[in-house]
Amino acid sequence: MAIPREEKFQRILDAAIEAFAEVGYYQCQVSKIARLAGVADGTIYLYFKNKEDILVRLFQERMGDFIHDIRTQLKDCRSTQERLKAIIKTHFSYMEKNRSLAIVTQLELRQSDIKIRMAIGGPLKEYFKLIEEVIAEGIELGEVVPMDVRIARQLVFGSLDEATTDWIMARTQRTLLSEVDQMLFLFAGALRLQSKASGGENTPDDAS
Amino acid sequence: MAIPREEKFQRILDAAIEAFAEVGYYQCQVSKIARLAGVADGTIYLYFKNKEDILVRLFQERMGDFIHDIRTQLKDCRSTQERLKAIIKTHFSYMEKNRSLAIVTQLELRQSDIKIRMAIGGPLKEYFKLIEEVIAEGIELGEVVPMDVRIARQLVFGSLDEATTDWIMARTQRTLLSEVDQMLFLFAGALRLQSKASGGENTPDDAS
Amino acid sequence: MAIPREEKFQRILDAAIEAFAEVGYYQCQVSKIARLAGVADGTIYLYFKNKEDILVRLFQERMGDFIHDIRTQLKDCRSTQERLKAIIKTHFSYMEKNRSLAIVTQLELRQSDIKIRMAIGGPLKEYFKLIEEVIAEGIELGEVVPMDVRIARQLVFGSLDEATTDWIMARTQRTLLSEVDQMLFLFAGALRLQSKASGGENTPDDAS
Amino acid sequence: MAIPREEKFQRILDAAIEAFAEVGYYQCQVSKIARLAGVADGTIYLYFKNKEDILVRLFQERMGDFIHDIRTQLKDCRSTQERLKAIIKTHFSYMEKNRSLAIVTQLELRQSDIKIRMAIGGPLKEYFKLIEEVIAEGIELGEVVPMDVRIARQLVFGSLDEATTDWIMARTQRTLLSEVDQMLFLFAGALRLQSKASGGENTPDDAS
DNA sequence: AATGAATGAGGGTTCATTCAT
DNA sequence: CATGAATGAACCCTCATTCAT
Repeated sequence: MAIPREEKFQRILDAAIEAFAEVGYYQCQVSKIARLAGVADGTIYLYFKNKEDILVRLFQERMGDFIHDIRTQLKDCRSTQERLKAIIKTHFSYMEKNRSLAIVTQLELRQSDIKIRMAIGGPLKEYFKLIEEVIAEGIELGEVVPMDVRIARQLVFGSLDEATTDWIMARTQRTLLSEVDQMLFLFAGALRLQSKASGGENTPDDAS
Repeated sequence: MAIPREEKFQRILDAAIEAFAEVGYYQCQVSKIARLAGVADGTIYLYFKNKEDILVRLFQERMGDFIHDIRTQLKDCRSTQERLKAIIKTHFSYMEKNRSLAIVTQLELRQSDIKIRMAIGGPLKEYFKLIEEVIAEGIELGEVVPMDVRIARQLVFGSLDEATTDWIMARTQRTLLSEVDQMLFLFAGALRLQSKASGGENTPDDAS
Repeated sequence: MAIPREEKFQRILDAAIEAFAEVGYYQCQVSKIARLAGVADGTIYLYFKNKEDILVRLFQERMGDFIHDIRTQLKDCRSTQERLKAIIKTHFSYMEKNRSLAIVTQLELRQSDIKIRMAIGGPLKEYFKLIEEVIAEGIELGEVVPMDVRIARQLVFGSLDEATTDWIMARTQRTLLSEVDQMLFLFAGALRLQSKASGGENTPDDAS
Repeated sequence: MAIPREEKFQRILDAAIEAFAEVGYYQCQVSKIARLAGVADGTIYLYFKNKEDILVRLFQERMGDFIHDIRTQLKDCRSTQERLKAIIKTHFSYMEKNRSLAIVTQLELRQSDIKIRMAIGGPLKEYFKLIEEVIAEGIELGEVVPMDVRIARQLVFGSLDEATTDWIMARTQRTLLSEVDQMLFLFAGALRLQSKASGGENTPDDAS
């Protein structure tokens, strides 16, 4: 019985993630992806237009999942604090579960190559919009002090992103998830978060 | 009169920054750098061991300047708030004055290529240390709530870095420097900054 | 029907022999070999590690054949005189049949490049050993006056080699094989060869 | 006081011999010769037309000396045996005294590069002619059995040449000169040398 | 005459992509 | 669909030669 088309497509994507994570997009040879995927070099081109297409589809597929995950988590949240925590937790747990993908994200997200950025830009902007919506909603609800949502989003995303990069570079056993509460504490302070329920001050220890 | 050796070295570095910024390190041809620098291809190799050496020396030279600039600015600061503001201002103004270098930084800083990271890592770690020192000193002075300085540094650096990336990507006329006060306001909140002098609450508008 | 892998390997080797013979190893471009072999430049590298590997394998393959040929001829010889004649004949006829290879041999055999000499040295030493064995056996059999076999080998190999070089340089129609008997006459004299059967004196004309 | 022009010319030639001997003509960089000669790269071109010219002039100068040396030695010889011995001794002692030049000779003498061969060919042919003259004279004098002088010369030169190559490759302390008598013994046998004075048989031990 | 920084053509090698099987 | 041998354009780097000083 032949492997279904979809499965082989995913196998190649997974192989590409591993390969890109290890040596970066430009340094990675198509034949390496083929080897990791257990297919012939030529087979790659039955599923992808060219090397760049692999990277593009990779982001579309996997970032799409990620955004979808977060949106799902956000549905059950009742306050900005809960929503921020959901974002941090999902971001960190996703990166932790997909370390190689995380590496590729941190790496290639920055590519200045126009064509590549265009392709990656979509899902990322979607994520930015999501974060900004949460902040804007917080302001509307009076839970967040009025401020420039773009700059606030830069702080939120930049911090999560940098924490992830740090974690990748460190190569230690330290988990990202262990930092959720501390990151939330910082965000809460930055946004002057007022929990409607408690109204109390946030401290590093009661942030959960 | 011949161009002094040092000047030609700098000319090549500047050309490399432009070239790397435009297409990225791996996509950039040595001949492109030579053309931009107004020298022959072979001349490059009188000043640099190889292509990689250009990137490495570039970071060593220019990041060194950057760190030195910040340290100089910090000397005149009398509070953590002033120190944070100095970091933000210097970071933003340096990136704004060296847009191409900023692009290269955002781009290649993430490279997973071991050799490249080793070379870049030094100056960057120096910067991280500097930020962490400011935060730690703030805690000692009682101006910052006790917290994990590493995570706080991730927030500070990550936010500055993301703001810079955003600015690069936007390609608008908007200046980075116009965001200094708003970024400082966010940092002040995240760190629960207590200005010894006023002791009052920080607001988006009085952050200057 | 595709050309078998082995055949293409040999086609490239043959092309390399022609190319090296014409301009020498260092002056020869890989693309020239490719053109002569009727393959693309890159194809060379599917069969050989690099340019040097072509030269090395060339000697291993073809010198191996040569040594094997001589050993085969020696089996049917019943006297030192016959053995010497077999060596001269096989040496000359092989070089004559493989003029280009002969040129490469005369040329690159002398290379001082360590790596190349290491590769070529093997088969050549094998040939030296073979000649010395024949002389040593002749001494044991009482057919050759006791002497330093190394120096005698230098005379035998040196003379054959020089005759070959002469023939290559001359570019005339004169054949090498026509000199077999005269060369044998000289060797016989140098070694004071005693033909057990006749015991008579050798002359230039009865050397056959 | 400036170094006289002629001396600097010789310094460069000597440096070239060392350099060519070490890595071969094509592998040798002009800058290496300049360094060894203690002059600037550009200075080379004040004395030589180009790199090839260095090699050509080198052979013309030094081989000329060599031939001249041998001709001088031959003047005092009274028999073919003495003349052969003079050739062997002078050849070996010259190579031993000029090991690097010997290496270059063994190496580049074989170059098939037309232009180079043309230049080197002259002095070498002169040497061949000299050897052939000695043999022809020996035949005329009745000291050498009538034979093809070209082939006899191939044996003489080939043996000397191979002995030299062997010595170069061996890199041992063994001297070439220690082999003079044994080589003469072999030549005497090959040529059926009849010493008019003694008329006796030559043996390995009385060859002096 | 001497220098040595600068030049730029040239070549070995890689690797994304194709296509005959 | 799948293969993987073959392709050949592209690129980093070397080094013989030049020339302004």
